[in-house]
Amino acid sequence: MADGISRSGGTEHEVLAAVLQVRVGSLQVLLWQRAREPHAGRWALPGGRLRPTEDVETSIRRQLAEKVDVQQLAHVEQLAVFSAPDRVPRPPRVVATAFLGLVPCDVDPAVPADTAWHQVAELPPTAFDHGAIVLRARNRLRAKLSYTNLGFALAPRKFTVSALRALYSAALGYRVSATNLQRVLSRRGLLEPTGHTAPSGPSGGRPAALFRFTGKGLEVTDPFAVLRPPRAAKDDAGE
Amino acid sequence: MADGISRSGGTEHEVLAAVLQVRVGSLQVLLWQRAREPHAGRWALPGGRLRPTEDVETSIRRQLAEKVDVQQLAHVEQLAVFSAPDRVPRPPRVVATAFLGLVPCDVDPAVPADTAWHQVAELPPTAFDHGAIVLRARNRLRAKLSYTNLGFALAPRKFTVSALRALYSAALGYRVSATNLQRVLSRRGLLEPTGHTAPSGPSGGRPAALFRFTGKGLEVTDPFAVLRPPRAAKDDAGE
DNA sequence: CGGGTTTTCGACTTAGGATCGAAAACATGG
DNA sequence: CCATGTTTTCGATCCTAAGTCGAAAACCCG
Repeated sequence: MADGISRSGGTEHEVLAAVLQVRVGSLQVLLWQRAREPHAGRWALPGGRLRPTEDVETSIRRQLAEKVDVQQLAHVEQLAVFSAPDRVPRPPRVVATAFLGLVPCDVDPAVPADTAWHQVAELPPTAFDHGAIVLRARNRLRAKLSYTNLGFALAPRKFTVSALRALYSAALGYRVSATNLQRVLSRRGLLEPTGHTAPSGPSGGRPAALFRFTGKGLEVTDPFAVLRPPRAAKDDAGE
Repeated sequence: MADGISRSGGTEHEVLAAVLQVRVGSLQVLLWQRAREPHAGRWALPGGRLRPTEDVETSIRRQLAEKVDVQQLAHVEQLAVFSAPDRVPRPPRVVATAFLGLVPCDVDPAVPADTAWHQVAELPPTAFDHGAIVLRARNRLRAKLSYTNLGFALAPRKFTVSALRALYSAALGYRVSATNLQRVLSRRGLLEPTGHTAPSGPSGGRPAALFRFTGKGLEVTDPFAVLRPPRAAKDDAGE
């Protein structure tokens, strides 16, 4: 049976990350343009091969911090394994562990010359199966925005409700009501007023109050009822 | 940068599955007892090494169908990658893609002599990191029972509401109300009466109506509101 | 046919999301 | 300095859906 201890070889393992950020009102992903074959000229996700002494989480963080200057990732989580035998054209066969990474919208990390942000809704030609990975990342983000407080990873430390509304709208792809957003997040105990206000815009208007997310880690905000243990129990739930 | 095309070697890839089933009122997992070192005598998850021509989904299905007789899996999904460098004691290093498998409670697949079901709540000594994988699988199941119709994978094709209640209770680990369960699932359009009734038990009582799950695939049943696109949009959402 | 048992269904309560509109707070121009 | 326009904020209301309870229905048995 499964022994987990023997030799076959021929299978490489790489880690990839779809790093998402809301920029100028749209959800974008960090891609770099391949110079060499295969798929020269196409756009690929940052990442690289797994080293013998690191686990996949450590590896993707190293690759992102090292090759692309992205220290300020607010969140990183496993997405899925992509393992179609022909996902890279030539041998050796490469299995990829894909990650979702999120960057707050108030930073603009320096990136190498071959690297750029692209709208998720309008991807350039992508290398290998990276296009599919980006879509999976977007879907995961959208789902989790609804039932977790993952939004904190897209927002600056302090923000106005309307700025947050713009973030959610961009990530989700449809309009959201600022009123409702604030009330929902507040009642879940995720939103907290800082007491300060932002300067009002060039066309006047009431100055907006600044909020921050409360440090609640990454909790599932009450998935459903069906049967709720009176008021307790909440393991990782995770992905 | 990440090329995904070059050689390093030394990293194996295996697939593992935590196959869960509700048996005699408790959530159990399929394990086999290792005969050889390392970890001889401890209990391990079914699985094995990834072959060069198959993806991980294909591989885990093959291994389960081949080595342990489990054709009737109602559901299989990726769980996570486990990649701690020392997760298996001796080199070569082995990265594992773990799966969650679900078996309806009305079947009792034949298993080899070294294989048995164990209560998830009371695991025997497990090999490698397999204990942690089982817990992750249980948590994933619990979370998804709330906001998807994953319950269908634990239930027989036809069932009574009280049987379904027992299933949910066992899987979730706390009592659930039959009344509410039926109403919630019905309103979500997941439950459908067959028109038939089950024979009443030995102590009498009103005969229970038989239900079945409607074939709605594996949908996320309205995660949250925050902002709902009027009534549409629902990609994979996935994990 | 009455007592015990289990299921089923309706009614009510409670919680939380969706919507709307008025009031508050600021800037600008006359 | 006031009227106007703009943006945010907050309360009030509506509505959907989950949580709870209890009575009625449907069966068995003696």
